[in-house]
Amino acid sequence: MAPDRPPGRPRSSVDATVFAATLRTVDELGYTHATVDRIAAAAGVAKTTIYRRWPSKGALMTACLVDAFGPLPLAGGSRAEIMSAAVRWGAAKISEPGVGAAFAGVFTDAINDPALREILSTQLQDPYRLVLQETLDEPEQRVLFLIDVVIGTLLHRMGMTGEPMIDADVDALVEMVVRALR
Amino acid sequence: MAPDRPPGRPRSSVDATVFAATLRTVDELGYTHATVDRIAAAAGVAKTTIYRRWPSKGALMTACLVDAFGPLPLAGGSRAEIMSAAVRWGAAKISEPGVGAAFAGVFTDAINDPALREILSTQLQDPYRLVLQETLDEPEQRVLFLIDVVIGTLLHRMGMTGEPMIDADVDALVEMVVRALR
DNA sequence: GCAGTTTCGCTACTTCGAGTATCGAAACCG
DNA sequence: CGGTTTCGATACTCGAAGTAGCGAAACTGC
Repeated sequence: MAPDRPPGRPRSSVDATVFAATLRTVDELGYTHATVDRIAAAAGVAKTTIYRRWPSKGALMTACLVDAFGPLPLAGGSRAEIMSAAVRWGAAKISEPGVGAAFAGVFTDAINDPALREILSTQLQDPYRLVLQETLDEPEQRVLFLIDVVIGTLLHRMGMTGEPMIDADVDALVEMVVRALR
Repeated sequence: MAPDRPPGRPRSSVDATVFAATLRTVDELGYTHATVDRIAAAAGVAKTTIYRRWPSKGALMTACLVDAFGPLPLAGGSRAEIMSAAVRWGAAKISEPGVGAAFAGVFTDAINDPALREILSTQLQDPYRLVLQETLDEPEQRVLFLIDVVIGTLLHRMGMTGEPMIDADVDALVEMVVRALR
């Protein structure tokens, strides 16, 4: 059951470096101006190395977001408490430097790119949706709607102001969603 | 007080034709693939004519949306009734062919383009926000948040499915927002 | 009619970023 | 050492936004 390393030169372990460079570049220049060339330069890596690991800029961004978000923390409690924690966790993560801009960018790239939409769905969105759906014991349609509300609100705000939401708005969003749950 | 027409050849009255061609093209091909070349061809107009009237693709899209949305209908009633009508109006408009995709596209273009953001704000968003703010007699911060929720939710759904929201979700959204108003 | 001014369509161009191709050098295995 | 794969570097294709230049057309005022 050894890992059975494949033949040839092993890949250098620069994934984390590239992810960090990606978020940093997006934070500094915005999604559009964060070109793959610049990201590669910021990571000290050749552009070809990036394209060897991820098939497109959107795929790179998606992988970067998956890495940045990590697993959804589920600390038990009532359904309202779970939901509340999830919303606050999402708001906090999306406010980290570069994350919100990367999310908004890859999301809208995906609108006109079916292949990227597939990647985004399966790698980033479906996992969280399924966990929430099971944990809250809500029908799929309902969870999808609530995710629309939470992510949509956060992204719309980020896109407009470029700043994270103020605490009062996060509180209001939590209250709205928790209320809608009953 | 005659209009005092400026000298030179007057502009042909093709604005409406261009707007129609824009929405049709966006509906058929999506925002990204609705190039200015294609839109011009669909409208039977030269590309230079479009750039003589609107400074960028985003500006054209914004003007097109301003035209498509028209004035916010305000049929009196209680604050809840006004809000409810506004949300349903927005949901209906954004579901018209091409409108949602154009909105999402111009919105995300604006994230990385300050000039376009200015155009989008002053020509499309501020007018509606100010009317709502005055009509509902709510503080600016509150109205901004509620707009984030409504538009964000609608755009996120459109981007994911490409389809308008189902009635049940619109109802749920209306209820959430109206509740948050009290 | 004619001079002045502006818009029209057309074609060609510049610019920039995503993604591809090629190639010699380097890193691993047996 | 031979086979295989990754690495960095450079050069390339392609598509779309936006620009430049031009002759023709449409209007005004004289």
